[in-house]
Amino acid sequence: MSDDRRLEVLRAIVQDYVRTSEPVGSKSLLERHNLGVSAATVRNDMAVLEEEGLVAAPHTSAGRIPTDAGYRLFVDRLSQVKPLSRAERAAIQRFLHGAVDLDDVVGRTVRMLSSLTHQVAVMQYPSLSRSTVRHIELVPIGGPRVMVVLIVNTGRVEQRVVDAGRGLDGLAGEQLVHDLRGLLNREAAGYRLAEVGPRLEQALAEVPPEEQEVARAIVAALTEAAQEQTEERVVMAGTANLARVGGDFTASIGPVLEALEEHVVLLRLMGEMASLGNDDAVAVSIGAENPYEGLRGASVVTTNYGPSAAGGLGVVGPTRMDYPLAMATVRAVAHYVSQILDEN
Amino acid sequence: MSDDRRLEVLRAIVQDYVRTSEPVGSKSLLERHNLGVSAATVRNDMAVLEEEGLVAAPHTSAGRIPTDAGYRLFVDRLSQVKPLSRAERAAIQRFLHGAVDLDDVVGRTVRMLSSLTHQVAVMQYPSLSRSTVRHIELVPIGGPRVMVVLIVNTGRVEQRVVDAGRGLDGLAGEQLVHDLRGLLNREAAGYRLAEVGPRLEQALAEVPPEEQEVARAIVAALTEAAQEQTEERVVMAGTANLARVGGDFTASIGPVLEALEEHVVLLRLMGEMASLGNDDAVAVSIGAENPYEGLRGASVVTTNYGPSAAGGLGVVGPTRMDYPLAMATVRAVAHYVSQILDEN
DNA sequence: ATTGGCACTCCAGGAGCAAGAGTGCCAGGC
DNA sequence: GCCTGGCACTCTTGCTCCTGGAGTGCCAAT
Repeated sequence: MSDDRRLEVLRAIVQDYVRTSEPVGSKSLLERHNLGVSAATVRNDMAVLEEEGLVAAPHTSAGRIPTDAGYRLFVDRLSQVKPLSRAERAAIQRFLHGAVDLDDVVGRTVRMLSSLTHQVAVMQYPSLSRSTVRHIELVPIGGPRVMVVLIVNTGRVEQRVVDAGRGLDGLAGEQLVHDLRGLLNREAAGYRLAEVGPRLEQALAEVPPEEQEVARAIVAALTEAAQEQTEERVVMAGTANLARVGGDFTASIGPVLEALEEHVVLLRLMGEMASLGNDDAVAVSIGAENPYEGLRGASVVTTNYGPSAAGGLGVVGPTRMDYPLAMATVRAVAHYVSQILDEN
Repeated sequence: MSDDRRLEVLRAIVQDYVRTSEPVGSKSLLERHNLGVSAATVRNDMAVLEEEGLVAAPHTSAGRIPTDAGYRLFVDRLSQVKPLSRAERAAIQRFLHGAVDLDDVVGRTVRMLSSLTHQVAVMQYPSLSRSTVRHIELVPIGGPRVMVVLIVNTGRVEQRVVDAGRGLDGLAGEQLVHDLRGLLNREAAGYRLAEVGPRLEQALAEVPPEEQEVARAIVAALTEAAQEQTEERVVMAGTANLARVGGDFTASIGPVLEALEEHVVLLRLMGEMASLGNDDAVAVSIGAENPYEGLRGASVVTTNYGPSAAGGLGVVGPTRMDYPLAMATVRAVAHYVSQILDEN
């Protein structure tokens, strides 16, 4: 009837298997964990766990390995979050503070995350549509062409070259650009990019007819930039960790790499995570729970960062992963990244 | 004495081995290639080739596989460049033309290159220091902070936030920013970024004392952006190709992935290529020729693109690579990328 | 210089075997 | 009712031995 001990056995199995990547048997389990009972008892517990679908034996006379359901239970109920040491936290903070711009923040974050967890790290750029506009700049770059530079509150900067349809070189052109710049910033600054489209459409009405064409082209470029398809960017690092020895994971590395390059998959994943929880929650998707073919056999640990969950970040690795470490690290890193972005 | 036929045998060995990834023997070679001689003759030729270090046998009674030197000879003298079909060229061009900005051009290029060659594709962003300044924009973003936006002739846009040391909000601030913008563009536009630093230093002399501090901060940011360390960015795609079955290459995938993430390595590689040849030459570095540990066992095919060789791109794969295809594709893609960049 | 022939080498894969690790189950003890 | 020691059973792993096949190297003949 001792339900507790059975779970204790499960925890021990998970921990040992994560360490050694070999099926763990009743005897070798007792060597490392002090359960106060005999091997036979452990065997009985294991049999029950197997019946419940929490562990499985590769073949009759091998030890047990956790199933996806076993990991799930472990993550939900058996693992206490392992807080990072003060030194680690300080190192993260210091490293991130050295970044000179958003690209640099993202680059440093993924590299750090991957080296701390020994997994593949992924990070989404802060979503444009969920960010608020800080400034819109218009830069005439010769002839009828003008570069539209969009700066949002997360520090992300996006630019597009648009064809204004008429020359902008003379004094009149300068004046026109100046007027438009003022209009755009009055109407857009401080608003979410998703809201900016409609607002500007409306504002277009007031624009004098001879400026309509230019203005429309610019608004079109801005709304286009906020489209899901174009706005989302993903960066990753630590793919070499996939090839690390230990475990049979090296076999399935191909599909995983493919899935990782299929950025849409990652974005969906992080999007789903975002939709289902409070802000600083870390979401874990284990093995077959994963909706994407190539990522069966892999686990994903993600969370959101930035103002209004503007972006997601996380790690991808084998189901045989150190979840407490991964979850703690992902959470801490997201925390500090948010901090950095707030400061700018 | 028939030196020609021996080379013909070498070519046949390379071609077959690339196809099958298995050591090729005298007999099976004759099945696929019509050399007009007997197996025994081929065996003699192979023995000579082995003595010359161009092929090697994994063990006594196996077929031969090319050595790095064998591939080198093949690339230098035996392979005619395999021109892409008209349809392929058209497809490349069409696909690249859909790009909306430089990021998009780079992203599309690497994905296309990797799927055409079935190798890992890498591409360096156009170097800032070798590009010429098209425009410098100053955007005050509240308080003492101003965002410096640098636009160069390759379409690359870089931005930095600098602390001006004094508030810029009032009318006086606006005037100051306007003056500085004019000065910067007069002095910098059209020049290479590498030359811009000194020029601006000199121009600083004329700046009225009360503007000195702001101006210096901006110039510092610009020169900092042109530093090798910060200016170089690399993008890659198709890493899943490394895990493709066939050959023993899957074993060494780990080190290769590490080397690929070590962007500095790739930049060096492309830099060296750039320094040693005429513009549209494709450089090939085979196996142990490679100066970087992790890339022994891999080959790199690169070339330059853009005005004054502003950037490099290429593919990385096993030494057992289809060199004619890789070289032709890399060259064609670089050609079209240059074209696109010229148009902007 | 080329060729057919032949002996030789070596790997790949299957069979057989012993050791080791682990399990399942049972009967006895608390 | 739960735990435990014991025991028979199962399966993998690593070893050796063996055989078939592919390929070579060399030689004598053309």
